Amino acid sequence: MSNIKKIDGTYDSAAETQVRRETSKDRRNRIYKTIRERISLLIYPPNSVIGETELAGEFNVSRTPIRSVLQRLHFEGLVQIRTGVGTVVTDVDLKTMKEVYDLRMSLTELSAELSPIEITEEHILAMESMLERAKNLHGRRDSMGYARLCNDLHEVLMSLIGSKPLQEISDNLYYRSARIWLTMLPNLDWDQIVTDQELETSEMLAAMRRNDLRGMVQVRRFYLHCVLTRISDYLQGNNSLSSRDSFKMSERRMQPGRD
Amino acid sequence: MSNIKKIDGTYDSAAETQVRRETSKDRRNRIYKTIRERISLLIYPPNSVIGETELAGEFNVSRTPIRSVLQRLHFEGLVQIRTGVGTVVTDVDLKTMKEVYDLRMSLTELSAELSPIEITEEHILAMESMLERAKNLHGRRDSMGYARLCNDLHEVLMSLIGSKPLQEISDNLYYRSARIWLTMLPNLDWDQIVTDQELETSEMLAAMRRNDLRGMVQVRRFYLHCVLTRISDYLQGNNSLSSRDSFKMSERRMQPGRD
DNA sequence: CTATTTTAAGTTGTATACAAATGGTACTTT
DNA sequence: AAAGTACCATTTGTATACAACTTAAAATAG
Repeated sequence: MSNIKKIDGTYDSAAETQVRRETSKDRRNRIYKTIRERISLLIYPPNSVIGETELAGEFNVSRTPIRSVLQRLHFEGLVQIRTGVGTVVTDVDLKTMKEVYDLRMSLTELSAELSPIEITEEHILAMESMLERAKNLHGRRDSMGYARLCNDLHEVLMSLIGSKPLQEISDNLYYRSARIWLTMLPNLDWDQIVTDQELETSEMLAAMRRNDLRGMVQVRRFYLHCVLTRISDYLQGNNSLSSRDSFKMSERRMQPGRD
Repeated sequence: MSNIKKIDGTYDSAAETQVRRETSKDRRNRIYKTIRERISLLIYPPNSVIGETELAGEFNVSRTPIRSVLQRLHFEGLVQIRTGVGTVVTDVDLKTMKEVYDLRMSLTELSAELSPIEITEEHILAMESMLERAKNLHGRRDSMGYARLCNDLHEVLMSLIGSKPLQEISDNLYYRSARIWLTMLPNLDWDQIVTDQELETSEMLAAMRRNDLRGMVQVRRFYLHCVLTRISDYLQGNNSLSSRDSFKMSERRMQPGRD
C-alpha cells in the first residue's frame, strides 16, 4: 500500500487534506460550477443545446453524474431539459427579467438588514482589485473580461450577506438574469458601460472604507436599476426607432460624489 | 391503431387532454409532490431516512427517477443525501430557522408590491373554506389536520403572488421551515394555536373582502412574527425554567379588529 | 408537384448490474 | 479487559444497455 494516499481516511505524511481524493460530490460540484460559469460567460449562449453525451466525454464520466448536474441547473432555471431534443440554455423573456431584477433590488437592500457581516480589509482589497480590472477594460471591447468581472464582483458582494438562505437566493437570481444583460452588450456603448462599472465599483469601495454597508447596497441597488432601465430603453428604442445614442443615462451623474 | 390514444398528439374523440398518458416529467413531479407533502406533514419526520430502494418499490419505478426527485429535494434543502447511509430528512437549527422566517416576513411584504394579483371571488371562497376548517380544529388535537390547513393556506397565498420568481422562492422557504414549527406543536397549547389560526384566517378574509392586499400581507407577516416569537420563547423557556404557560402572546390582541 | 407517411439519426429517460462508501459487529491482538 | 482490525450488510454513486421521444429528411401515394 502506498503511503501517500490511503483509503480509510488516515494519512501518514504531513500533507493532510490536500491529497484527499476528490469525492463524488466534489466532482459533481466542480462540473456544476464549470458549466454554470460557461453559461454565465455566454460560452453556452441562450438557446444553445449542450448534450449530455458530449459533456460526459469531456469530463471523462458517464452520463449519470452529468445528468445530475444538468438537473440541478434545470431546477435553478438556467437550462431546460427537453426529451428527445437536448438540454438547451434558457433565454429569459423581458417580463421575467424585469421581475428578477426588481426582486434583486429589494433583496439587495434586505442583505444589509438581515444579519449583516462586518466589512474586513480583505473585502476592501478584493474590491480594489475589481476597480483596477474595471479601469483596464477601457478601449478594446472585452465582453468576457467584463462578464468575469461581474461574476467576481457578485461573489464579493455575496460574501457580505450573512443570512445563508438570502445568500443562496441572491446567487440563484444573479446567475438567472445577469447573462441576459450580457447578450445585449454588443448593441450598447462599450466605453459608457465600462465607465459605469468603474464608477459603481469606486463608489462601493468608498462606502466600504467608511464601513457603510447600507451605502454599499444602495449603490448596488442603483446599479441594478440602471441596468434594468437600459434594457427597457434599448428594447423600446429597438422596436420603434432603433436609435443607439439615447442611452446616455444622464441621471447617472446625480449620484452623490464619492470621497 | 386505436382511436382513443394516438402517439402523435392528435385526438379523434372528444376526450382530449385527459386520456393523455402520464409523461415521465409528470410522473416525477407527482412523486416529488407526494414526498414533499409527506415531509411537510411529518410523515417523514426530521432525521428519518427514506431510502431510494424503498421508494422505488412503492412507486413501481427504478431507483433512477427516485434519485432525480430526491436530488431536487436536496437542492431545495429538504433532505440530505449521505453516501452509504441514506437520504435523511433535514432538521433545521434555530439560527437557520430564524433567518428563514425573517426572510419570509420581508418577502411577504414584497409580494404585495411586486406585480400584485387582484383578489377574486375564488380566492375568498377558498379562504372561507380555510376558516371553516380552522374552526373545526378546536378540541381534539389533530396535528396533521393543522398541517394540511397550513399547506393549503400557503397555496392560496402563493396564488396571489404575481412575480413568478418570488413565488418559487416563497414556496421553497415555506416548505423549508414550516415543518419545524410542527415538530414543536406537541409541546404547545393546542387550543391557543387553533384560535390564533382562526383569528389570522378571519382577519385575512376581512382584508380580502375589502380588496386590501397590503392588509393581507401585514396579517401574514404578523403571523410569521408570532410563530417566530413562540419558538424563541419556547426554546428559551425549555432551557431555563421550562414553563409552559408563558406563551400567551397578549400582544396578539393589539391587532386592528376586522370589519 | 404536393401532401402524407415512413424511416432514420440523435437525444433524453429508465432499468439494472456493479463499484464505492458508511456503520456496526464480531474477532483478534495487546 | 480494552483497543484495534477485519469483515459484512446496507446504502448511495456510477456506468451502460435499452426504451421512449423528437426532429428532419427521404420515400411514397395522390
